[in-house]
Amino acid sequence: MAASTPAVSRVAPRRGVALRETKFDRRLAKILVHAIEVFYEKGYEGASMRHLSRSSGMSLAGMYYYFESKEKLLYLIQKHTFATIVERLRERLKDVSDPEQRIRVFILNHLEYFLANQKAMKVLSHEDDVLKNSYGAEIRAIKREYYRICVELMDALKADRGIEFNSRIAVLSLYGMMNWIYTWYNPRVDADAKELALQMGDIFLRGVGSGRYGKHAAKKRSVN
Amino acid sequence: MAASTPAVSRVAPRRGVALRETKFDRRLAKILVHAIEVFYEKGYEGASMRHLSRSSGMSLAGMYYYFESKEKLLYLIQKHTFATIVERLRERLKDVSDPEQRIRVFILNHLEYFLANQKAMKVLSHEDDVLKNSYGAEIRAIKREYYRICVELMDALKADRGIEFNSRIAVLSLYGMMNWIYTWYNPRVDADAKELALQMGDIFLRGVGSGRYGKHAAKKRSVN
Amino acid sequence: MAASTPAVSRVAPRRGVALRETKFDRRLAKILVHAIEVFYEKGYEGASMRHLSRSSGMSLAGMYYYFESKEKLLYLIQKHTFATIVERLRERLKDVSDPEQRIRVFILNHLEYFLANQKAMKVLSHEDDVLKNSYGAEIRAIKREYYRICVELMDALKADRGIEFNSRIAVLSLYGMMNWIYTWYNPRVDADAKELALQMGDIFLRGVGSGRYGKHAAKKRSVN
Amino acid sequence: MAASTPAVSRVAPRRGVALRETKFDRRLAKILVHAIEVFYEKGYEGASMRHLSRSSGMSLAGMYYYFESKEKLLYLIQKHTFATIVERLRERLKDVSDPEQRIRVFILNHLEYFLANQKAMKVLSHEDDVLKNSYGAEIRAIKREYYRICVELMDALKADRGIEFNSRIAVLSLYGMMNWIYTWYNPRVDADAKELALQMGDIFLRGVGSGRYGKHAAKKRSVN
DNA sequence: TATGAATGAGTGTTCATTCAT
DNA sequence: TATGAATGAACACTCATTCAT
Repeated sequence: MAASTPAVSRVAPRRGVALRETKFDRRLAKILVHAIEVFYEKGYEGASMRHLSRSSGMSLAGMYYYFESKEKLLYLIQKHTFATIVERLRERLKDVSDPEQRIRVFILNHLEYFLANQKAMKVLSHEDDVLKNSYGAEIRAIKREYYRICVELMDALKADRGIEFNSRIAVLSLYGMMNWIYTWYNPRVDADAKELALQMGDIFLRGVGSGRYGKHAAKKRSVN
Repeated sequence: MAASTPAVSRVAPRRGVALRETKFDRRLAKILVHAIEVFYEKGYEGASMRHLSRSSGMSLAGMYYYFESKEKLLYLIQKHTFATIVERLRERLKDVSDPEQRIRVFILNHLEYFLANQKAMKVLSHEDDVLKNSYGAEIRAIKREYYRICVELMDALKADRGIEFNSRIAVLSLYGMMNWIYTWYNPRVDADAKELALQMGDIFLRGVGSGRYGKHAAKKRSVN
Repeated sequence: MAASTPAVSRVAPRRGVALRETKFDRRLAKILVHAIEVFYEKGYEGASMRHLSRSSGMSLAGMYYYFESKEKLLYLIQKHTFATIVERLRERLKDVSDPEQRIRVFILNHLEYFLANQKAMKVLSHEDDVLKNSYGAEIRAIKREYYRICVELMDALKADRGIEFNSRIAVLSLYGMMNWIYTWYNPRVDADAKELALQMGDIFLRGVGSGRYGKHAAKKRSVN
Repeated sequence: MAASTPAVSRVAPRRGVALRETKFDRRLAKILVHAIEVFYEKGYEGASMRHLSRSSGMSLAGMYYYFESKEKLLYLIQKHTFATIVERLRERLKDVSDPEQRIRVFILNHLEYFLANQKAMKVLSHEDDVLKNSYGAEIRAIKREYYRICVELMDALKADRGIEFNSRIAVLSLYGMMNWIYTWYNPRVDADAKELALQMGDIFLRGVGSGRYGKHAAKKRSVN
């Protein structure tokens, strides 16, 4: 899948050649793909530059021609992954106006990308807080943006249905549901992204669905 | 809180009498508390024995009198944390028979423990797959057990209500919702465990709540 | 010579035992002696911790038990060397009151120590500006102190003889004369410290010696 | 100043005509100027080819078109600097015959060049012993030559005045005085080359000036 | 019961240099 | 005439762990 091959912005100054993908870019992308694999397997801290170098078939020193540091490597992966998911979401959201459908689009987009790029997504989710300084700030900015979009989706739903719930908790719960996947998803036993999106969408949308508690409204809700 | 102080099983042969908590146990527990702090802050791979020794005030070599390895340290933390949460769940479940209430108990138990032991719970969740071999096997066994309990709770609910949904997805989604909180929970802005359990319980229970889709049943559920 | 064996203050916290020189101190001193040798031979930048470790017979990692960094190693050497030379100077100056004799004492003290500890003195002189931050500040403080002492000696001489010359240039010229010897001194062809001190003392003292230019006063001094 | 721009002998085979300064030479000279700056700032060992390339704006690989190695670069700098100072000295010495004046010319020449090319002169003085093999041998040859000239100047002075002193110590002391400048000279507080040459010339010439010890001859010279 | 002393293997990163183009 | 791409060796330093005491 093309989108999972990071077409990262160059690390070293280059003389342009605008549209054509350069050899440098291709090599860099290849390394990133291997790095995702290794980070996925061992975690960021657990993965050494030597592991990364071995896995990508490039010399240890050679890596540094493409990346100035291990941190930058993670940053590039996270940035590309996150930016892509947001970009695609925006694209898909354009065509849909119904508030509930928009949330379903959000869920489907997230899960489809997640399952198609499971490893990168684990690296994004799991190494959430390792990037510091400016790299970290940039990633956190995208994260905030993604969060904002989802909160707006929630607010629209609330307005549309005339219901009330805590958007923050709702959004964060939804994220949890979806992001946790990387800990359990097994393509041989679990449904595909579409079906999963349907099920999680049902749970979530029905869950926040109305101010009343439906037919079980009378039930005791709290546990002493 | 007593339960959050790990009364870990001994590591080295002991000459002590059975029931009395020995000095060894107390020191060991103290080290574990500090280790949780450091693992929480730096992650398992990022935390070095030197960090752990510094933080607990014990000499580097001294640590090895209490633990045979860094891995064992993580194992002890995860084992104790997980075992405690399961133990408490069983306790609480004894008094409740209504299927929905039992699930609410499950959620409350999880969240209460999670928030009261946030750091340990992050260490449990985040370092999910670092333990290999027998240590890992043991932790995975508890995990399976915890999972089984929750699946049974779901099955009981389905039987009771005469509804149908995928228990696996439901359980795992619920886990995701709950475990994800270590990435976002902020005691200054977010509600306490009880309230959170209520809200997540609502979302989840209402979400899986009925075979029908309530008043919005006619809505298009799938996204192209 | 005892004084050339650095009895450095400990690097790691120790429980005192005040007066007795500990095993730690002895090992540390031994390493310092080897380090001086290597720094002398290769320069600070050119000497690697591997060289130092090889030369002292201690494992690379072992070195870091005694010193927290290569910089600290240099600092310890420079501090001890410089502090000792100043200390000895003060001692010797106590017994002498005649201004000229005091300068001769200064020169002799410097040269004697220089030749007895030629390698350490080269490391002190040649690696003058590599230490930054607090280490460097401390060394520079001692240097300023040493300089001050010498300036005072000059001022006393001027007052005593009723002559005038630029103390700064005089002191710095004298330093140059003396410190430069590490570039050329050859014990097989050059005189010992006492004789050298006599000769340099003559050149210097006679050189600044009187306001008049002696019998050659009429000579043209400047070069177009 | 033309003379401070190293018109170095070419490194690579040239097809060019003899007398005209080629583009190659000019580029090479430009690199040398930048290299002096970097060696001055970081020292030879501390300066990397990357630093040098960055500072001169030429690609890392490009440097090797002009220089076959980092060592050669230092050699070129030292050779040119040293050769120029000797050449100029010879020039100036031609017009002067009085022994004392000749020494004053020597001092002035040295100091003027030193201060006008302070950075290059530090690189010459400070990296005195890093060049090995044939490069080093060549530099050492010039050094010996320069030393010989100065010794001859001293011998002429001794013959002229009928005095006796150790020429070796005298020359080397004079060198020390002068070369040490790079460690302390501050153009904002210190006099210019002419004045400095006067003062150092006075100290030195008066210092070696006569077999007798002038009016203080009776003074005790040695320090026990 | 605990630690000072020590280490081999590994960390991320930079080095001077090469070579095809 | 110059450089992009690449590398083996080295860099300072930290790792988890051991063992005599």
